[in-house]
Amino acid sequence: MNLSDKSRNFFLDVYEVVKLIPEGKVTSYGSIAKYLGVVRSSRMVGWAMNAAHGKPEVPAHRVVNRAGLLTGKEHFENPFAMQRKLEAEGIVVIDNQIVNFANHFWDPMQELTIE
DNA sequence: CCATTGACTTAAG
DNA sequence: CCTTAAGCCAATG
Repeated sequence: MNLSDKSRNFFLDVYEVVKLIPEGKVTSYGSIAKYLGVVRSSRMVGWAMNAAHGKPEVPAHRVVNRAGLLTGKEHFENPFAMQRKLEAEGIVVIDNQIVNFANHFWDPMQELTIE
């Protein structure tokens, strides 16, 4: 790993945003990408999450896809870890789908930026 | 170095 | 409403 690579910068930005997600809240890859100015690169956010493995400071379980589906749960240590963590924060998950997703949605664009 | 893939999203048919 | 296509870019073979 070359920390000198500028690509690391993007990952770090993703980590910072994810770390700012309040407990009991979730957001989407696209929203984070949009906040970082790379709307079309939502995949890279997911890739950043993959690199975020082993980082307890990065609650990757609070990041889901646009529909509120736990698409990345299979990439966790075990497929149940993600849902378990969300439920521990008061989020109800049924069939990999976050119930009342809109109510738990946290948009960095709306919460961090603006004005 | 080229081809394929992927924790996504939007648009079009 | 469901299926394809395309755009994005890093990582992997």
